[in-house]
Amino acid sequence: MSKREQILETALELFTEHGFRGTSTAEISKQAGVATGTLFHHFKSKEELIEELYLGAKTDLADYLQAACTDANGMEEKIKRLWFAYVNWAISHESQYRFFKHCEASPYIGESVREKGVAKFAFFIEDFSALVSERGDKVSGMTLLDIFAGAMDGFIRHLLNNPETKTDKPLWDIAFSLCWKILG
Amino acid sequence: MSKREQILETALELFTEHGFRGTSTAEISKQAGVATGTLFHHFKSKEELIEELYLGAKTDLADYLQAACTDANGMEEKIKRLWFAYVNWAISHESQYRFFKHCEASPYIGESVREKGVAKFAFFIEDFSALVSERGDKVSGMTLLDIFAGAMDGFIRHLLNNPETKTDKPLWDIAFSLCWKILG
DNA sequence: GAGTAGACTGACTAAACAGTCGGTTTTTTC
DNA sequence: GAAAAAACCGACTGTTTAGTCAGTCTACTC
Repeated sequence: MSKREQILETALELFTEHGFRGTSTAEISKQAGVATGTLFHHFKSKEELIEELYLGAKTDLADYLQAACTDANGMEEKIKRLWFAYVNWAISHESQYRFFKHCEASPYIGESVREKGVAKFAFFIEDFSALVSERGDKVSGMTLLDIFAGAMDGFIRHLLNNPETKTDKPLWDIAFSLCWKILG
Repeated sequence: MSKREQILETALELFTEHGFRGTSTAEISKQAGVATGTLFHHFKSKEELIEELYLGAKTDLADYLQAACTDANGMEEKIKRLWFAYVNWAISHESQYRFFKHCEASPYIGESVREKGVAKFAFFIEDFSALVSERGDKVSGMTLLDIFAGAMDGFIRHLLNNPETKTDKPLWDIAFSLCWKILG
C-alpha cells in the first residue's frame, strides 16, 4: 500500500474515532508511519484530505449501488436491490458509513463539497422521483424519498448498535417489507 | 437574561454553525459579551458546557413530548401525538434539533453522557415496546422503533431542507400516515 | 552514470487554544 | 451599612495546532 493510501486509511479511522478537530495531522502522520511533511505533500491541507475521504466514500457507495441494480427488472425490484445493497454496504464498510454520517451532520464539510456528494446520487434520485410520479401520488418524490431513506438509515443504525443482528437475514427481509410499506 | 444563559445560547448557536472543536471558548465569550473567565466561572470546562447543552436540549424535548401525550386515549393516539409533537418541536427549535443530531453523530460526546440522554426517553421506549409486544409482532420493539424514528427524522430533514413546506399541515398528515404504515 | 522529477523527511514557526489567577465589582445577608 | 459571598474581569501561560521549508532519498530516463 502506498503512503498516500496509508494516510487516507489512518485518517478515516482516526476521524471516525475522534472527529475532525479531535484528530491532528501530526497524529495521522505518526500512526500512518510517515512524516508530517509527507501528508502535506499529498494533500495541500487538512481540509483537502477530508474532502477526498468524503467524496471517495460517496463515490464508492454510489458505484456499489449502481452495480447492484443495473440488470434489475422494473422499478420495484430496482428499489429492493438498492435497499439491500445500501444496508449491505453500510455494515460491511462500517467505518466508512459512520464517517459519512458524521460528515453529513458536521459543519466542517462545506456546502459546495456536500453538493458534489449529492450529485453522485442523482441517478438514484431521478429514478425514484420517476417511480413516484408514475404512481400519481399525492406526495412529492423527494418527500417520499426522505422518509424512505430515513427508515433505511434507522434500520442500519439498529444493526450497528446491535451487532448480533447484523447477519440475521430474515430480519433484513422483514425490515425491507416494513420500509416498502411506506411506498406501497 | 443572565450571563450564564447568554453563554449557553451563544454556545448553542456557534456549535451548530462551526462544530465543537471549530468553536473556541474565546469566541463564545466574545460573542456572548462576557470575559473568558466568566465562562469558566460557570462551567468548569468546555466539555461541561457541551454536556449541559446536550442534556438540556434532551430534557426540553422529553418534557415537551411527555406533556403532549399525557391525556391520550390508547396507544395509537399516543404515538400519533408524540409524532406530531416531535416534528413540531424540531421545526420550532431548529438549532436545538440540529445541535442534537450533531451530538448524536459526534465522537465529542462521551458514552456516559449519551446514556444519560437516552435515559430521558425511557418512558417512551417502554411504551413503544409494550405496544409492539401486545401486537405479537415477529420483529422486536427496538427494531421497529429504530425504523419508525428513522422515518420520522427523514421527514424532519425534508422539512428543514425545504422550509416552504414547514407549515404545510396536509403534508404532515400524509407523512404521518406513511410512517404509521410501518407499524400497521 | 549523469540528470531529473517526484516522494519523502522532521525540526521548525506563528497562531490559536483551553484554562488560570489575582484582583474588582455587584449582590446578598445580617 | 458592613461584611461576606458570588459574579465577573482580562491579561497571561504552557501546550497544541496546521502548515513550511531546505534539503535527502529513490526510481526512472537517455
